[in-house]
Amino acid sequence: MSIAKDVLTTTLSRKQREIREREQLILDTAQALLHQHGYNYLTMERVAETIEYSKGTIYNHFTSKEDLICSLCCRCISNLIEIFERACKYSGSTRERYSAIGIGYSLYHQLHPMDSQNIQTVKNNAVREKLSVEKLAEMEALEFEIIQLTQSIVQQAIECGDLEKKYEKDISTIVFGLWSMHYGALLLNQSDIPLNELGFNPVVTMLWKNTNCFLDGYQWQPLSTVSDPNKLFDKISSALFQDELKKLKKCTNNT
Amino acid sequence: MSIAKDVLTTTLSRKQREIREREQLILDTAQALLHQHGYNYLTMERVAETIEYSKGTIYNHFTSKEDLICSLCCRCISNLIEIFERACKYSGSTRERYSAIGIGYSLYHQLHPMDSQNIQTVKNNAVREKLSVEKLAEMEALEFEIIQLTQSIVQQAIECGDLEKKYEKDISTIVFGLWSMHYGALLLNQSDIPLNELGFNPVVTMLWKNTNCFLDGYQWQPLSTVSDPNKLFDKISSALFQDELKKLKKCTNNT
DNA sequence: TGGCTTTTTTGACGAATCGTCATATTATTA
DNA sequence: TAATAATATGACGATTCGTCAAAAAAGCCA
Repeated sequence: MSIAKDVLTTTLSRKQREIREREQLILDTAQALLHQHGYNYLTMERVAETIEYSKGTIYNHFTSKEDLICSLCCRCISNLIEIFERACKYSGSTRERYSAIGIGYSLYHQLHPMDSQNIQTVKNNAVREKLSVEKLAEMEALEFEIIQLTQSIVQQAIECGDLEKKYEKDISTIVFGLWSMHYGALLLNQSDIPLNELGFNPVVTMLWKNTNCFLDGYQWQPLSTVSDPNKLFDKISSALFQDELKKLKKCTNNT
Repeated sequence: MSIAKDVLTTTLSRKQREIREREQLILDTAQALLHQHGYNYLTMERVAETIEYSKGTIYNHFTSKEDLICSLCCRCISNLIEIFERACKYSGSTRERYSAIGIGYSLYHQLHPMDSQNIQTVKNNAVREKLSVEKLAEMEALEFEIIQLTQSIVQQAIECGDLEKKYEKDISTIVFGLWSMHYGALLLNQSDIPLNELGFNPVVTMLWKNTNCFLDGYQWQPLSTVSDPNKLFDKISSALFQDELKKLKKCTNNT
């Protein structure tokens, strides 16, 4: 009896494992199609063909094409959360930790430009209109985690005096500042606007400079004028994002 | 003969006028459908029905649905250019003029949230992939105008000493800073993230605060600490954006 | 005015894709 | 092994896109 039950449960869990694995396979395939041939080439039929299942099976996993895209997006946000968590654990000053979030964000999107496109795609109305409230809530919850992580550092800065007490009411504003600046930069970067032709510096460079001035404006200690910002960038990124930097180097060498 | 020619030319120009008028009619109709029923309700067929022409005629004006959407977007950018031009003519300090651009941008998007969605929609890959290079170039040219207007103010600031000479090489970075911050804020604002539920202040308020700190960080004189930023906001917006403020008041009163 | 030419409009059509569902297949259980 | 449950399939209807041959309208000339 207990054996039978064991068999039952292990069998079930094997099934479940298979299903989960296939879910990842579908996501991977969709991502690959997206990367290689663009959004309009990605169809449910093609995903099905590629993994050698039928369309109906895909629909057993994802209720619509938009649902699939959104799930892809959630995976990206989860990756970002991991990066943010690393930044939060950095043992430097609060300002360094906050900066680390910005750096991690930039590096991630530099390393995975296609992920940024996913994120942007899901923000688009044509897609959002078709998402279920459940799926939207799932994504929102992930975004909330990111906000929480970011906010916690500003909180710490005020508690330890790196940020003046008078900015306590501006905590969410400061979070929003970093967020909007980076989010906007990322979207501009991957739009068709030829930033470098127009005389703009690399986005990562500009973001770092602007973030420093932004935080200087809030008098977040220690100010960027005290030490060399470029050195700080290298210090933080090599301490936290060794892997990302390596991969990034490989990418740029190859192209 | 000259009369005949006159008749001819006036006939031609009447035709041309009719065509242009219809083009606007199509755009207006598409915008209305978009506003009232969302992106997925907007179909070429429905636009045709609404203006009582056939689908083929719509396709005489716009080569695809994406082309139509992009044209809508170009109209929005043109509106923004007009706002930016107003800001550039403001007779205050360079910093006030630069701030005025940010204020105009915020107010415009607050007043026309649907326009922001158009802009975002066009940035989306699914749409962009289907646009002709000509159409993309048209939009890029408009965006370039906006960049130029913004950049000119930073240039002036350096020339007159409001910004230190050492920032000369950072002109485009400073432009990018304002731009990314506002662009990101606008997109976050109209995404599904419930900012106010999450404890964020109104986006216009946060943007104003963050822009000031950002410019303070660059030591752009006169610093926001010298005078009351709130008063400055009112001063600039009532001097330049009287109309927008009025309309905005009406909107908020109605809801 | 009447007839010829050019321009514009029309809507039926083929193609692509979505999402569904009755049926077929496979796995599980007794 | 046979009955039952779970899963996979792909044909199907629906929607929308964009095209194009034919129809209608406008322009032109004698």
